[in-house]
Amino acid sequence: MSNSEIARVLQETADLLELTGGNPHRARAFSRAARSLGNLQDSAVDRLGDGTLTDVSGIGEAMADHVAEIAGDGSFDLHDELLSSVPPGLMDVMQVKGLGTKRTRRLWIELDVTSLDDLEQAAKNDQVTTLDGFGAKTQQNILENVRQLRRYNERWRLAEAWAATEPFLQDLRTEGAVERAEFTGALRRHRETVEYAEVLAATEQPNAVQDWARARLKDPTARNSSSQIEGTLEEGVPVRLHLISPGQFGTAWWRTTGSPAHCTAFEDTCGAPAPHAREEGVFAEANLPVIPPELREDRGEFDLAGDSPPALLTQEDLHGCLHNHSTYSDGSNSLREMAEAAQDRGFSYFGICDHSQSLRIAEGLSPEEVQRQRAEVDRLNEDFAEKDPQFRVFHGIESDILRDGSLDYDTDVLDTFDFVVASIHTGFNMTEEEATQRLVRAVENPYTRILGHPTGRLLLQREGYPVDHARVIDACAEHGVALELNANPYRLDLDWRWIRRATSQGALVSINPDAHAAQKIDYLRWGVAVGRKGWLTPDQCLNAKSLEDFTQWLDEEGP
DNA sequence: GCCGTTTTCGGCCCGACTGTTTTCAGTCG
Repeated sequence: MSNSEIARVLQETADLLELTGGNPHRARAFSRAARSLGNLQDSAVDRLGDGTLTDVSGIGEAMADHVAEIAGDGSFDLHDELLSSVPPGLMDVMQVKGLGTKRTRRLWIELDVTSLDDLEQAAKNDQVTTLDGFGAKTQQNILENVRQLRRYNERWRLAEAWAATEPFLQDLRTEGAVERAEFTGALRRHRETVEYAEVLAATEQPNAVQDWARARLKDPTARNSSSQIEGTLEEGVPVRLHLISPGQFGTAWWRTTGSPAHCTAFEDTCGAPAPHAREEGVFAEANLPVIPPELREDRGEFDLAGDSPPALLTQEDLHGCLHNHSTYSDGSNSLREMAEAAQDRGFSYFGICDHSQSLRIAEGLSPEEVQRQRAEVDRLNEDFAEKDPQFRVFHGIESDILRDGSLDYDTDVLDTFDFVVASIHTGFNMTEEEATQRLVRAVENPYTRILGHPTGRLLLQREGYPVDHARVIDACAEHGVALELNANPYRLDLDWRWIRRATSQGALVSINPDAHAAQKIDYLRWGVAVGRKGWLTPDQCLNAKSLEDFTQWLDEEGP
């Protein structure tokens, strides 16, 4: 059982304790343990084995026992007891933005709200405002946020859908009746969120594959006679499996990959493609270069005509890994561990960008801590210079952009960093004009080198602040500031739809993992996936620069 | 339930923001 699965049970226990009126400090202990486990490098189960789990901060003897029990059978006594004492739908109610454990509990006890449907009905019937402390505005927000939650619940983040579907695809490939199987649909196009996963399999025996899928999926349903079967993976991700004879695989792969807009535009000019075994045949027949699947959105990919498509960025093109956190702020690995993890992955430079002083919750660095960290970066670089002169650590900071658009340190502190990533973390409730001005002012600051997660969105969790992307991008281009494409699968922000605007203006895009733990450096994969979707090429990507070129970029464009 | 200690209990991340109040509770990051 993975750390994150164990952490989920512990976090749910924390919520249940508060919902049922338990000791809030005890609840927080569960919450803290869950977070510790989520960020833990090595396997909690392994640590149970060698008795070192209690060395992890926030995990004592009792918590370690709970973890052992969860690792064994997926849950533990306290969790089961609490879960059976609340209505099953109540956990959904608590997912509504603005409803924490306290308000959810009152809605449950005082209005008998036990599901999203109940909540929506109570708000529509004007019952919510009858509770002390709940006004008209709160009731209105509840209605809107229930609708938003329902929309979110219908979709899956790219990385989650991919991870859930991959084992299914691997197993499918080992099936005797299957000649070939591939991802297709929105997943293959690297959409940031998808409604369902799609897989295409080539087979001469569709019925045998259907039987296999029926046994493998929850709630399987056949569609279009025997050419499609739908069902749900264990993780809850809906999957649609298309079956096609090997001779027609290529054309079917093209069509199921979509997007519908791409296929329609294709057929309007080139006609419907004949059956092909290989997808290349579809494009050859139309005298088109093979258009990479990520680009098939009818957003200019046909303008390529006879030209070969752009050589899109690959993970191998990345030489640097900028914007990472350490235990100096809210990361879970030391600066040295983080740098070494980057080195192990073959990067030639690493940027440490812990949080700045005003972000207290994330233990943002005081000017004194900045100085201390600078000294450690210098020591690390001396060490690396001996062992691996081709590797270097850069001292950066993720500086908060304050409400007025200024950065979070005086210039004498800002002067000591190798580079500054400027990001907004507070005060999201802005008009588009306010947000845009705040960002543009930060971009105009000569110390800013990268604009961090430009909209602050969390996919399927929170809309970002509204931003006039064009103005912000143009300001970045003008001031030599790179735009971050934050590779955290919950962010993928800059949105891919704006990447071509940025690159066409000459602004660089920096694909940053925003890693709060060593293994999360691997988030870069999703940043690359979405960067490709925005037509990003290596020369347009800041951290695809060599160590030498990156150093030069810092020197040339710096304050 | 964890942790640290002036060590076996007492306190527990902290400030901003929102919507409700009329001084604050709840939520969020």
